[in-house]
Amino acid sequence: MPEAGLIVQISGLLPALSPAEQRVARLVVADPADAARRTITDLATAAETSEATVIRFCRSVGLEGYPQLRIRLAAEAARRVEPVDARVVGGDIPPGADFAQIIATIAFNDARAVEETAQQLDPEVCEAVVEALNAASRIEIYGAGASGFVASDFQQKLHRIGRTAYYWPDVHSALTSAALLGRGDVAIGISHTGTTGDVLDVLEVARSRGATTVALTNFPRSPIADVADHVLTTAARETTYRSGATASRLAQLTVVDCLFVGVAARNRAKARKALEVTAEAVRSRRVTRRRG
Amino acid sequence: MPEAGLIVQISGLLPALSPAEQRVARLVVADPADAARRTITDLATAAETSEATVIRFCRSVGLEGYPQLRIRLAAEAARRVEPVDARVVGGDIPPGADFAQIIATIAFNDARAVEETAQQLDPEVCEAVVEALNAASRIEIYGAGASGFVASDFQQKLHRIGRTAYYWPDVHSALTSAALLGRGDVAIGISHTGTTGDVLDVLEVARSRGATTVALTNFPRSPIADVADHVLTTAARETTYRSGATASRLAQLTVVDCLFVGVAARNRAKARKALEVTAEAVRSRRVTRRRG
DNA sequence: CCACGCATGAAACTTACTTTCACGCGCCGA
DNA sequence: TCGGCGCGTGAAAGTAAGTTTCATGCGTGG
Repeated sequence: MPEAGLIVQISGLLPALSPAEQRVARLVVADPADAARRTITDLATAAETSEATVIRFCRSVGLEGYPQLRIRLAAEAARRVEPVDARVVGGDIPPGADFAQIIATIAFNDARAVEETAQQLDPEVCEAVVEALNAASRIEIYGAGASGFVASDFQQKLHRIGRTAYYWPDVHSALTSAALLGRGDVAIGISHTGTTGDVLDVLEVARSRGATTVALTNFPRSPIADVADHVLTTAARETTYRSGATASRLAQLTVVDCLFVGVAARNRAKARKALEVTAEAVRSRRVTRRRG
Repeated sequence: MPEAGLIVQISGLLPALSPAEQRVARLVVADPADAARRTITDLATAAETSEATVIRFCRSVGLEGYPQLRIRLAAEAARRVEPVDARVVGGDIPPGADFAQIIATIAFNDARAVEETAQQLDPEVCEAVVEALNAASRIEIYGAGASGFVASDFQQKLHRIGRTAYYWPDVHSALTSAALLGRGDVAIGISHTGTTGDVLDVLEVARSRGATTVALTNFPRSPIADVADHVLTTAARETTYRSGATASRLAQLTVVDCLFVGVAARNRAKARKALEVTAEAVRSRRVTRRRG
């Protein structure tokens, strides 16, 4: 399990690192294979810092020392070659890209985000969250902007299998509702950056009421972690141009889905029944053949 | 060229090596990953020889020194590991599944849906749609239930880069608005099954007004195709249990993202500017450090 | 039986990595 | 505004890893 996604892990930790360490991190992420070839002095020079900082960086990402970093980087770099045409991959969309390229690039990034998220997702934390969700008499989910879609999606899913779940698009309603939570209830905050003030506020209120708080973010060391009992992380390295952060959204949805399945699995019969009933409810709105 | 098959090369050279070097070689070939983890002294001891011999071995196989060997070994070892555990994959979640299994299964399905969608997505249709979107003075997007999230997401994206786009959660508003479309405008209907009555109705109205209609569905031969000028398909094979159809949602989002990038790419400067402006607008809501 | 060459490990040496420590900068409280 | 406190940082000292050198010993051919 400590094998998974070092590069991804580094990108996630990046904002939490000190400036000098960030310079090192960026070099490493930009070209892992190259970094693996360099000696510590060499890398330090390239990052315009001292060897000491490079070692600190290694420790920051949970490694013993520099040789370990080199080896892990070499391994990762080797793994990540192949499937797709590397020219397009792992970066911004080049200006002259034709549509086939665009599709390949986006799909690659998206699929990667999903896979890497799964790799680094901690099953034990998931289990704890599912446990809490199962025990909760009320579940509240918060998310602003793009993360709001995910929050809403989760709410809908839980509702469909008969759990009491709310999503409040608006901060004031959210705060009011959070204030009414109690011990045993669960509040989930979704924020890609982990710095969305509104979401933090709501989680804080929920926590003060004794509710179990859960954060879903790309950056495990961001402020949202401080107000959460459980932190679940996604692993999306967004490219600059890709506005809406679709990759991160997909990663979030994947995590939400895992939680959902976990909850549903606790009571398969009941959940299955509920799903069938709700599916039946919309069936009348389906058309089976073309109309005149 | 010198990259390929170090292990293989070593096995080939093995008979030509001196006895002590052969002991080293055998250890290395037997478990490259393990060897990569060892220090030179460590490996020498394991091979019952001296460090000097290990170095000689490195030179014998054409490498500069021991660190290079370690790195190459780590890279090779990584390459030969199978990506995913195939046992869990490709089906419903088994009843006794533990969380790691659940995660692996879901992520695999999700990633697969994204990749396969990309594979079968027709770049020419995409291009045509993008063309239409660019030319449109107004864009309307429809989707019910889960597909509504995707529709809403698309609307938000287009809006962010300054295109006039609407999403109507409610059928009546949608019908009214569709009736006001004209030639050159674009109406997009999103429906996983392709049988969602409401969405069909709206597309039909839009089409009758002369608007270009686009369908996004998993089933190219479903009723929605009959009311659409362009059909874009996702490729999600849902497993039965997986309610909310997350995989299909991810596939839809991926397609939407491709279209979005296509539209944005037509006018990079303007789009980038718009994205920056909108990002700036929410910046004040970000917190950078933990609060008391 | 000696001499030569080759494989080998011990030890010297060099380089790479790691730790320690002190400086300086920014932030908080007075 | 000032003092001090803590953190990030690099210089330098210290340690460990890797590399070279060299002497030994063994086998082989003269």
